[in-house]
Amino acid sequence: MGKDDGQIGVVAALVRSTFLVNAVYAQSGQEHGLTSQQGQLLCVLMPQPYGMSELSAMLGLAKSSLTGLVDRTERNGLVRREPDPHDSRAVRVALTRQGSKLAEEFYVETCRRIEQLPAGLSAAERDTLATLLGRVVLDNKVPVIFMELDDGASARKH
Amino acid sequence: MGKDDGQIGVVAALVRSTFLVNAVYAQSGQEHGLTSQQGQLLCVLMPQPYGMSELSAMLGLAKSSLTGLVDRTERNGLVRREPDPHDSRAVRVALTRQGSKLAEEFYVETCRRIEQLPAGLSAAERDTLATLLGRVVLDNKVPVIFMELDDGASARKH
DNA sequence: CTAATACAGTTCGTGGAGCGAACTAACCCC
DNA sequence: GGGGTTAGTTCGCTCCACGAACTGTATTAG
Repeated sequence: MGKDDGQIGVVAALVRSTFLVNAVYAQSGQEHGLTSQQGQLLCVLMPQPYGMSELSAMLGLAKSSLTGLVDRTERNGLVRREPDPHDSRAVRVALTRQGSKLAEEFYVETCRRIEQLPAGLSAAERDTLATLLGRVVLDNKVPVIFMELDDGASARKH
Repeated sequence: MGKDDGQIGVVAALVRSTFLVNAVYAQSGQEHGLTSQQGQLLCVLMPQPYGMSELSAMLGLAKSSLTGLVDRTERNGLVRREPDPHDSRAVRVALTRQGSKLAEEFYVETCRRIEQLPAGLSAAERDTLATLLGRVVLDNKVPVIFMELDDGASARKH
């Protein structure tokens, strides 16, 4: 494992950057009155509504966990359960007007802060970082979740 | 933000790698019968015992949160509260024999898995990644916590 | 040397989060 | 139309995190 110069190891770098991003997420959420889970839920819903099962797969949660999360978020007026027109068992969780607004703000602000993290790197270095880290996440097929909003996300369908 | 080619953005890369590492942490912990918080506590204690206040600063938790975490971990037989010889208000939280063993196993296994994540990169690329990410965490002075075991620790063997 | 203050930890009450097991209701389809 | 699947919820539990209030020791001021 290459790190004989004073440099930090890749494991430590990953672990600590994780810490960093977690903290940003939590704090940004907090400032918007959101837990990071609720913030995540809002972000996932930004492009379109989803069913509970879809959400639970996307977020990596048990369905019973999701019920609670949606309950709490709904209680805060940020999402709404709508009946699915094609399946009366199912439910579509959608952002309310307020939720939509808050999601946008939270998303923008959180991105801004995360983008700030590598501010000490040159544009080229940030690009390299994005490429390498991007390959890591692709190689490990991250559940495809989370802030998928980079764009290509919309094409995802059940 | 440079991402006009098909490449993922640096924000998305960071966010998703965070997801990845979180998952590794949680799963590795789970397989050792640990929550990630308890796993983290054990790791922090590997080099030496600490007082509650020190721990709460290192882990970024309120003191009252730490009491509970240590309680639960102690109940599992992994740590022990010892009186501080120099301050009878204070307490030193130390690993038990069992906790020490488990911490080592958890630590090694978790590192192994995290090290696995960038397996698709060449050695040189991993090194670059470590350098760039290392600068990011240094620039943002990560609370200096977490798996602190890397500092001198690369070749560390207690 | 006492009195005020600061500090170390705990307790208590609250709420979010996550899980599995058991359940209801709708769907599918043969 | 009956059996198996699927969508979601409910229930009971544990963990986690917080702030406020508290106990008791240390420290420092006067």
